Amino acid sequence: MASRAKATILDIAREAGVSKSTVSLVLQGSGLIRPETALKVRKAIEDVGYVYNRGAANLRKAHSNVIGMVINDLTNPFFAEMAVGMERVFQSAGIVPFIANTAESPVRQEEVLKSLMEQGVAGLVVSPARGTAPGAFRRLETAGVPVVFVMRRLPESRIPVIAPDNHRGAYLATAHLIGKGHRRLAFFGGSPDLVVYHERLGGFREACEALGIAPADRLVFEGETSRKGGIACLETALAMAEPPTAALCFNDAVAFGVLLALRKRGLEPGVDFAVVGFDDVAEAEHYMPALTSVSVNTAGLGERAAHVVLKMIQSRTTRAEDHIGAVNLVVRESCGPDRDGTRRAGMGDAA
Amino acid sequence: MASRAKATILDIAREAGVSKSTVSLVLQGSGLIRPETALKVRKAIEDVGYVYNRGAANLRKAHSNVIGMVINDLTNPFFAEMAVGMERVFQSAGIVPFIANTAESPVRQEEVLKSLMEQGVAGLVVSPARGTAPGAFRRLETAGVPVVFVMRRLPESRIPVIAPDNHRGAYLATAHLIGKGHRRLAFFGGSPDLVVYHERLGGFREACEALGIAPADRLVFEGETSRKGGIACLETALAMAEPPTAALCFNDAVAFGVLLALRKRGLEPGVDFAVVGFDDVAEAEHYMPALTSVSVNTAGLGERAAHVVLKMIQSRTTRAEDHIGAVNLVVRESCGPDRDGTRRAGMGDAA
DNA sequence: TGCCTTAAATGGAACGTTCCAATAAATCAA
DNA sequence: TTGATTTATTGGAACGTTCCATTTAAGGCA
Repeated sequence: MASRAKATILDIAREAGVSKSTVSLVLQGSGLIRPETALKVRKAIEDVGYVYNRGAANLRKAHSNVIGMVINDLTNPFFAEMAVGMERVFQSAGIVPFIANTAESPVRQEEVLKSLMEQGVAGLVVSPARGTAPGAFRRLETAGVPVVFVMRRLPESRIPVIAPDNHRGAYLATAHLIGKGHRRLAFFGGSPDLVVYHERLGGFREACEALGIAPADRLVFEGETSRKGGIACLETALAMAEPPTAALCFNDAVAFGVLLALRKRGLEPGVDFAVVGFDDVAEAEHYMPALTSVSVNTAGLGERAAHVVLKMIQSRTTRAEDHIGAVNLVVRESCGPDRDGTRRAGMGDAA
Repeated sequence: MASRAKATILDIAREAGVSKSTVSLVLQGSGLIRPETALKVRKAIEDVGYVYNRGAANLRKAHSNVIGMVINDLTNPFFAEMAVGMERVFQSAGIVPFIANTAESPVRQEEVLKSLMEQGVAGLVVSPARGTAPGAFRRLETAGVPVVFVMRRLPESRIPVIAPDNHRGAYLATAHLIGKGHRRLAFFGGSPDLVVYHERLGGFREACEALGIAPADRLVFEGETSRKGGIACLETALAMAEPPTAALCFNDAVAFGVLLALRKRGLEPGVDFAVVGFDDVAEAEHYMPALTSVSVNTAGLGERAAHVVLKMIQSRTTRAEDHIGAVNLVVRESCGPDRDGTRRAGMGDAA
């Protein structure tokens, strides 16, 4: 069905009674063509149902204008928000980025990167999968493809990074908890294979140190960075002889899990146990109770990353400066209503 | 920095002391090559850091093995889940799909489709943007590119559709509400520019009809298909002289909004007002209260769609059968605990 | 009129692959 | 040995663009 053997630039040249070069010029919007000729050509394009073959074009000009966004987990609203931020700027630059999901698998990531390279991408914004090997991006580097990391970084790598100030965010959040009168604190979720983990945990520790929390009163529970992980962390924490009374969570997903688990145990979040999240995803504001969280300006960082890669492509360099985004703590309900050392007794501890 | 002027098949042919044809054969895993030769070639590839140019290859063989997934809203966890389902099957077919987001904008969608065509996609799975014009996919059709719609359909189109049985889902949910003793029902959220809306609303109406709810007692409130939309619907519904006591929501996002708004008003979801969602996103199970919702097997439909497009590509056809997926109601807490006509009075109507 | 300049359009080579037809080498049958 | 067959390898044309160097057409000026 439909016109077989897809039309080429030559077909439309014949149709319009001009040369293929003229058609090419029109396609590129060159001003050298007489307007009426251009019109004639455009009409022919329409009539024939011609579709431009970017592969053939790239063969000649090696200037692909395809940009890839490699995301570690599209299911996670946090990364989805970030992706949308990036898209916004690519769109206004007239570029359609291709998104690929690695589902947190380094193997899958390798496939994805390979495919993207074969496609001839002009640049890449990557949020690397957990457990990415140090050399995973060497291919890209030697090929001279601009790459920027966003949100996550690799242990040792020269690739520019756009990320929030995790250390400071964790510090702020921890200080808030301590200010609320908590003296035995936990850090919930995450694991050391993520650089971000060390940064956030570092901020937590430094705040404890600075504000007089004894090392024995800083509890860290590794776990999945998901709701499930949060539930698990809370369970094991509360099973301790002397459980913590508050937790800074690795991210909001963990925090939501904690909130859930508290409810399930008949405990009142914010009253019986304070929790603060990290990332401030859209849902945090609408949760019950609304989650106190460290806002990192997710979409903004995405936009920034997109801008950086665009600039790198334009100036044909593979280097750029890191960017550490400002963070701030947005206080909602999950750490209790007031800050007067005497924590309210829950109004009945039944559900 | 690094090896300039990227290597081609010829460079590696020279390096390995064979002809370009041999290299090409190796690249394609042809069995015609002596194993030792193949090895030599592969080593050269590694040494030189060669990257395959798929564009050049497609020029000759027109067999792109690129598949696109065009999603209307990646921020929506529902569509993200679906996308992940599709990815799973593409991955196991050795294909890296490119995902593109249209952000529910027909204009953006057009750009995306154009770009994908230029890239020479072999096939497309599309969840069309709301308000897509009837002719938006003509280009693809005349080009003979296999396309399948997933979740959403266009008013009149020959493109195969993979979607849940919306009508039946809505019927089931409505019947459940009526079984719980509700006699004045609302349908919350959505708008008529979506075919899905008509299907779900149709199921709602049919159930009301069949189970003896008078037309005057069926209230429909259009609104955004988001949390915000749900909040708005509830507000205007409760402002009525004789408000409904239960609502079927267009999707889970709307339902979450309703739950939220109820809480904010000091009403107990499930007790003072029953709500059932649609789609059964992962979060429904973990919400407070857990949301009763129509499960559509999101990821499964995604997988199905992926399979269909794969088969279409393989058999070079542009037609396939529609597939209507089974649905079922999963009952949780948001419609109250028991079904004995006498609805429990809330235990105190304060929050 | 003839010459110069500018504007518009064009032919051809090149890009990196695939695939066909052809060759070369090795094996086999007689 | 010769011819046929099989196994490995190879050169060349083609794919649909871009871009450079040219050509052609149209004015402008003396």
